[in-house]
Amino acid sequence: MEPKRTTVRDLRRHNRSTLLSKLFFDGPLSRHELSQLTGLSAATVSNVTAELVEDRLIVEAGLVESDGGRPRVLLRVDPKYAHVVGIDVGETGVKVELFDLSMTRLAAADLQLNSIEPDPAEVVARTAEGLRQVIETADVTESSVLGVGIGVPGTVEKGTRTLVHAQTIGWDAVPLPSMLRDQGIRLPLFLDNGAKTQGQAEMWFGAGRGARHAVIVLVGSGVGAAVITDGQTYAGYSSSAGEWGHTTIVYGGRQCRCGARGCLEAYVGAEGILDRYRKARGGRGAVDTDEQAALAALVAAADSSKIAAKVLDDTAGYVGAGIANLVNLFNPERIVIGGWAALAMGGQWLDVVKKSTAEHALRHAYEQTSIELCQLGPDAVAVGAATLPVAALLEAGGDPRESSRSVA
Amino acid sequence: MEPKRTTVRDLRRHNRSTLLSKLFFDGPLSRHELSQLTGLSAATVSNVTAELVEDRLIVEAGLVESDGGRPRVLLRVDPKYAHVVGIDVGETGVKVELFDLSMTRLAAADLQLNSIEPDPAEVVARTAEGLRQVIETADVTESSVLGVGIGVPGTVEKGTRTLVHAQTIGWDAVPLPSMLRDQGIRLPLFLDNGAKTQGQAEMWFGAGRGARHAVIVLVGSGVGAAVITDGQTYAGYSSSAGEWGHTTIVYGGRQCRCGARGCLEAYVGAEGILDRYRKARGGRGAVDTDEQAALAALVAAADSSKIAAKVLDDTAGYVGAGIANLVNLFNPERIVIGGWAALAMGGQWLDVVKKSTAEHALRHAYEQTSIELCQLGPDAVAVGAATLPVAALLEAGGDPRESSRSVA
DNA sequence: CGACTAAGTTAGCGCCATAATTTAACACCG
DNA sequence: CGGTGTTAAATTATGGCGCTAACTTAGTCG
Repeated sequence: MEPKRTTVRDLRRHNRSTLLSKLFFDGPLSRHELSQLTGLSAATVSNVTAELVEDRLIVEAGLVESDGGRPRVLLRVDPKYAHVVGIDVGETGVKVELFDLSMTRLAAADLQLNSIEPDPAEVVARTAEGLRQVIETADVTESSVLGVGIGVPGTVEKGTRTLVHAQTIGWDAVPLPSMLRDQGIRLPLFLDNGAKTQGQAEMWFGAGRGARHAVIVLVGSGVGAAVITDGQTYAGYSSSAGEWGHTTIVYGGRQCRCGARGCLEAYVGAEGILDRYRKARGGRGAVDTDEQAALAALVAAADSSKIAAKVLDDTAGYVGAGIANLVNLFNPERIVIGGWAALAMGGQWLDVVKKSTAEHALRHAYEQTSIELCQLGPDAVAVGAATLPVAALLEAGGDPRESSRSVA
Repeated sequence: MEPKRTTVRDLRRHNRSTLLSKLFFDGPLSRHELSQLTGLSAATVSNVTAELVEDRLIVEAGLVESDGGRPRVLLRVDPKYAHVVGIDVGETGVKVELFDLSMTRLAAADLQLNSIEPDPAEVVARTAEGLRQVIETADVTESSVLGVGIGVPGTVEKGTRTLVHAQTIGWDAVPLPSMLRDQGIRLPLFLDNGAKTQGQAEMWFGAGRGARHAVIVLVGSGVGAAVITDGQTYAGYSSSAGEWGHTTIVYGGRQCRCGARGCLEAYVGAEGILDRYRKARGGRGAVDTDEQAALAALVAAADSSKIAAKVLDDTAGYVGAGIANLVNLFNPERIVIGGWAALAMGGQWLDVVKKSTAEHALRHAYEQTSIELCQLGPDAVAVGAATLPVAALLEAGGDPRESSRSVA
């Protein structure tokens, strides 16, 4: 019940954070522009930017000529100030990428997992291995790495020990961070759900830019969503909000792998789509081993096969109804659709989804919402994970590691 | 894109707000307790409270003897500092209530609406009438009324003109506040959706106390919800978030009055329940005119009639699945169930709802959530509406009307 | 080459929170 | 019955921060 801090010179930190964030997102800016954009006085901007320059967080980036008057000096975040690592822990492999502060990728490593149901110990070993690889490849010192963001399948519970729960792959309370510590990793770690990191990436660099209320939905093998409320990824009470895939869309309907009936994922997850296709063709044939190839075949067949076309149309109908639920509950200004299955089904499929959404959502809320495809590729989870330490930097208005501050 | 203010001496206001809120919610407190609870220094507490006392917002409320030491002086918000009015605009009538700052009801007025589909002009006339009545009955001056909160059916769009949209009763962009101004009402007006004001009331004084992430669901003639995220009622991009009643629960299912198919409301709204009961009995009988009486009869029949019992059980199943969707998406720490229909179906019906929720929600999120019945009666909408001006007072740390401040 | 214009910096001021100190009230103990 | 210890409130001293306003710098145009 003590919601707010004691607010003393945290005010200064807040202003540092505001300016730093503005520079990070809106490219090089002059002090004058910063003053106008943030509402801070010119004096304060000068004062704070001087401090940021001294801390090497930002650097001057050239002049802009003016039509009379002193030319403005542009400032920007120094890409070389630090590096960040983003890791995508998937069900089949671990992807590790290293970026500078302008989010330019300097190195990447892709490590396969042997087991089908990923074993935590194996994941940890591969992660540590990949981490060492990218640091070596990019030839950076470990101390220059601000932090390591990790997107994991399942929900992340933050407490005294950070635990990962992933009901569908059999992870129950896996203490991933402390396991990585045991492997000799000393860098600051930032964990979050993979769908949420991907959503974060779309919000910062993709189709979500500029929106304050958005939902990024992901349709792939699993079905999930990242909800952004007021510019922040919404986590809920125990960080497991946004489990869109397991909301009930057909009461009493198909059995889902989570144990319930009628979940959205049971209909529009890749497995659900393929299974409905199989049943529509009379139930012959084995379960597909390569979902992506099988779905591509289904999409290709839709041109000639009425059955395949109907399966895709039904899928769009379900997805649209599911999105309508999000529209009614969250009233976002934007919905971004991602995930490999959604991308595979393509643009005109999206039109059917939109139509179904319009039919199922309340008119007022629907009219406020735009529905778009995601803009980022398969690296989005890793990129989004890498934004986690950057977000911490921006929020603190400087490197959280150093607390001693020298004033200009 | 300029999210934060210029933050100068707004810091002072913030501290005033913190202290005032603490005193409002947690009863009489000594300065020392305030210091501990808020984290502010004793000096600051003394300083700020002196100001608040001078502004007549708070008063001393007796001493508490101590076991050695100076006795602590208790402070509390002065209930007589100002009054607030809460208005519940329903589909059948307008309820107006006047409170002091301790939320003690001083006067109430209940005005019926003649038309079935409430005409905005009639609503405005009755509202103005009721407002004058309660001010006269309670014998308070108009200038002592801090503001008037109004809970309306439908969504409230805040812009240059505040507009009310209520698709189900045919209101489209009704400018209720300016219509009230035309009736000579000069008091500050605060509009919000009735479900949200009721939710606010439960959060402040009912089953939601202490929770930061909660959903208050309402099952009555209509079905709605108020979502509280991080202590704040979540509004979304255009204030129409939380439309739980029109989320799809049975894809392709029953026709709903909103035009879509398979909405939750079509199954568990009073009309939906009664219609399912009618169909289960063979479709005989006319549509009920008094829903509340008809539902009471259905509940009474459930003891002897298997058909009636099944209708109630099915209802609990649908509601449970709907709540599970909320649990999966919002991950709240508490769900509060209200609305006259839910109350009519009673406590053991709630157990069936919980069972269904457990079956449909993900285990981790479900375990973090408690499900409870609401604690407030039929006045909750009006009480919640009255909290709106109070919330404005608390947030501003003082009367927003007076800006000139004198320091002690 | 000097006046004009715009960007950025320096100086002065007020405000606010913290920490240390003082004042106040009461209980216990000898 | 007065001294001493304890606890709480009030007061004073100190330092930080951001705003306003004046000033300096650096170009361009006539």
